[in-house]
Amino acid sequence: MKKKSLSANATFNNLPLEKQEAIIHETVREFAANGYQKASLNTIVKNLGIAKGSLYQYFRNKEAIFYFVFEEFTHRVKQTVKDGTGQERSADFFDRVKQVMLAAITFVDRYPDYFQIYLKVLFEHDVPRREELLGRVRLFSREYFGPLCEEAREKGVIRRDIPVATLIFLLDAFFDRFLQGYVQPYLDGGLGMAKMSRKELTVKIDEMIEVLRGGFVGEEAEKVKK
Amino acid sequence: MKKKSLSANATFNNLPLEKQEAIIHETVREFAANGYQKASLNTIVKNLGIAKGSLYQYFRNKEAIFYFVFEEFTHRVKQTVKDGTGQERSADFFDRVKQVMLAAITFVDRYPDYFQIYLKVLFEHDVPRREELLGRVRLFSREYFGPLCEEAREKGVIRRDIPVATLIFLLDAFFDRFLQGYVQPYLDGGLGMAKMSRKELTVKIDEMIEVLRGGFVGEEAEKVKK
DNA sequence: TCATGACATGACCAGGTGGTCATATACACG
DNA sequence: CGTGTATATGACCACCTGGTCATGTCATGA
Repeated sequence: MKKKSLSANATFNNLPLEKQEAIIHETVREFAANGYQKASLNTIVKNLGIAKGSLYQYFRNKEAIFYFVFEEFTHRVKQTVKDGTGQERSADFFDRVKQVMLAAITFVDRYPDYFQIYLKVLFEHDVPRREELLGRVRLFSREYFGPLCEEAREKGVIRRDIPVATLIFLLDAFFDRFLQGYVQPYLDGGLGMAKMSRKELTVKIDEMIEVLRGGFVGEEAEKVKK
Repeated sequence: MKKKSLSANATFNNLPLEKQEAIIHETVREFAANGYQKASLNTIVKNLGIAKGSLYQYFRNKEAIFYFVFEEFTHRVKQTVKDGTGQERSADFFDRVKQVMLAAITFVDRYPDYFQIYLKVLFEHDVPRREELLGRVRLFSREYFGPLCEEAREKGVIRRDIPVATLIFLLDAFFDRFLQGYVQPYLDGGLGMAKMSRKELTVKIDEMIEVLRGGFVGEEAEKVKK
């Protein structure tokens, strides 16, 4: 399948793949490091050793460059999630939550800069077409967790006395912060997740999901009480 | 008690209180709207109707202005939390969590701009003295939730089969996202918390804390099973 | 050999930034 | 009144930004 993008000019698509990739790589790096507004096209062309005019023959303007990069991001996200959760589709609610988390970890390990860009967009208010871009990644909370919770609720796997929207919110909050903590050490509450091996990480995830399942009180403590 | 700040020059402290407050107000607004780097001193002085030179007689530079604002923020945070949780110090773990949440809501209602600044700092990497500033607000996860969890764990109120650090992480994740969702509607997962009355909000909080307590499975569902 | 068109270049532009400073003003005190 | 001091001012500076464009290079094909 050939690559084609509406946000890049034909000139860019005609470039040798090597050069395309170099440009993408440097551009992603710059946006990840500085967000949209502060990212400097001058820096990009300097690091690439090309003229600024060239960049403007590949893309209409800064916005188009960013848009192009974000398209790459969403594409990679969807691919990774599909790969990670597609096979051995476990029926258990909590197992599936775990699978999504592992897929997400895989993603941020593989494409840390892309994830940084996403985080930047989340908290930078004047990114062009921001709402549209973020909407595309909403798949986690609404498209994925939503049906998952609904189904589990109907089957009686999760409690029915709490509105499903509240459960989704909590799941999403937990999921999001988990990823953020993994990437931004100052958000992990001293857990040191950034430096964990995949194995240690899995243990932590299991712990957390166990708390999601049984709550802060836990079944053990509950039993003792009665 | 007189106000005194090391980050503001004497000239600023000598100013009539009215003027001081006007300057603080506009400065907070600008930083909240644009974060540190993109906040424009030109905009601030234009909106205030003062000369740029004046601003530089009140503060050494942009960094000092920001530092001053952040000091105001931490001061207000501590005050609000103290006011909200000080009286009727309930002994119950979950009640106390609830109290902190309500105090936090009170804070972001009263000082939305200050909270925006905090969020901006969280995700803007090149804020001067960023680590130091963020460290001061860490009181939630470490100084407050930490001892709270330890104590509850010893009393047997919360489960002992999960490391306390993990519990704190989850509590912090939930707490943080709850506040962010309250302030940034696109993060609330369609719950519409931004527009809730204090009463409705309390109901939601109760729901969430109930999930924290009993987990996604819940005690009802659990009972039925057995 | 020459013409065409795709691609590369960097000087240049207008507009914005944080920061400076010589000068003007206002007010208190003798 | 005159003098000294604290405050106010805005033109100005160097630097950086995204964006433009006239000019140059070069491979292709006739």
